[in-house]
Amino acid sequence: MIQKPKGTYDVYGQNSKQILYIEQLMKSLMEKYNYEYFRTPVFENSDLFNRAVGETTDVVTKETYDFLDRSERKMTLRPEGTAGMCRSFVENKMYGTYSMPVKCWYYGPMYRYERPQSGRFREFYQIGVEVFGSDSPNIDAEVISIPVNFYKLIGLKGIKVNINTLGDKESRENYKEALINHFKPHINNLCSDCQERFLKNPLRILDCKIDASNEIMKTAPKTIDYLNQVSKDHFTKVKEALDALDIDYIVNPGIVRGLDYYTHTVFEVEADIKGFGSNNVLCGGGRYNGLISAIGGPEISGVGFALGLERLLNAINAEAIELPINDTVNAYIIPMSEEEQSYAMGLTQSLRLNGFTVEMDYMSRKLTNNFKQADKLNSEFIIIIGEEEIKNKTLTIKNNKTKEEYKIKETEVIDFLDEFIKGDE
RNA sequence: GCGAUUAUGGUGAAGUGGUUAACACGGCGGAUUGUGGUUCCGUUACUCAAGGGUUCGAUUCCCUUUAGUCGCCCCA
Repeated sequence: MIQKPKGTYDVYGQNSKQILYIEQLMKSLMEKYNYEYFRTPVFENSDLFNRAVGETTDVVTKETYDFLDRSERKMTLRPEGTAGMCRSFVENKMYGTYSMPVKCWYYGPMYRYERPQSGRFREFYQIGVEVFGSDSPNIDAEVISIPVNFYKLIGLKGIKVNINTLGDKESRENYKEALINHFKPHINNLCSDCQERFLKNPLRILDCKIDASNEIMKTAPKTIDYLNQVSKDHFTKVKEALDALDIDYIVNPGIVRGLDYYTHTVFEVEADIKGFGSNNVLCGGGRYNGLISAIGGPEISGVGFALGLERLLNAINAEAIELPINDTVNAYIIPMSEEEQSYAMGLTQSLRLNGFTVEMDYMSRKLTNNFKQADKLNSEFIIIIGEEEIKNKTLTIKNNKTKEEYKIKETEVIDFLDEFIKGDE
């Protein structure tokens, strides 16, 4: 028996219905925000991720799926969406052909070679948004508002928005240096993970859970003190814009994000749900003003976020939210015997093409079992086709809710169903 | 990359070093050859993740592999 690769999953059943609903909801929300759907390849040249995500990050150093194609080109399955979107923006010279800002969204699978656990897979889906070419703090706020409103539309209650700023490049470097100076004398008092972080990414020490209560943490320099005026102003305006949008948030200096490209605003949306697992960050993002130029484009800024589909589904299920999923079939058609199957198929097709959701019996079930089947499918109507019906060009149609049965002319069936089903809505 | 834990049919599961691997649900068939969702009956695992070892004998004990679940790290 060949099994699916570790950390992947098949979609079917209830899960599949939820996913289709979420996709459709995001699509319609993005239409309203006027974001354009982009699709970029699932694999890219490895160099793109090395440069965009950062050569020292865990994501690039130990989590990518790399391969050589048949011409020995180094390829990587994308571990995140932003790099590809930026590449596309630059390669297609959208800074010349589109008017700014360029607002776009994407949806698709991402790949990271990690140990699977709750809310984490090796192939996972992200929905994300990028906005290129605007430095406006209002755009930061708009980007933050998208997942917030999306979760609201879905009906999630326990969500929490954390924001922070890393400042521009200059502020970020100054701060990093201050942190290093602060922790250096105490490095041996920190947990082993933090000692590792000290070398690789000192900013991450701030969100350590083990050392959280350590005095050294409490006295650590705050980003806010190392911001230059430009960075301060930007952050202030982002917060004002969030207030204007009526979005609740918490300024959390521990939010530093793991990918190298972030500058200024960074944010995470958490599932603040009882009994939810440890991978409770549903969405993360921020501004990345140096990224476009780093991959060979002009000095153009960007802001974006990505949300994890699997974690969203976890949250939906943890809160026991019933998505409005249509689980019914308009009509179930029962041919009494093999003789009537082809007639039934014709009728089934014609009803489907007229906009109804229709299923029929292909299994030559006994009538009894067919009625059971109709219930299982939540069929609103049952249409029985026998010798007599075909001879008289009439249909026996039963309303499965009221149990009333009608004999109607076959030419009238569409009007008949229309009346009932549209009246329902 | 590190650690914990699990692996029995379509599903949920019980069980034992040794003749037929419980039970429940579901599926299919019948009682009922054109009107059901109740009930009753029948049927549904030559096999206990895969491979190896110990043993007279293993689904049960040991090892390896694969996969699931959960945690660390990291991230969405």
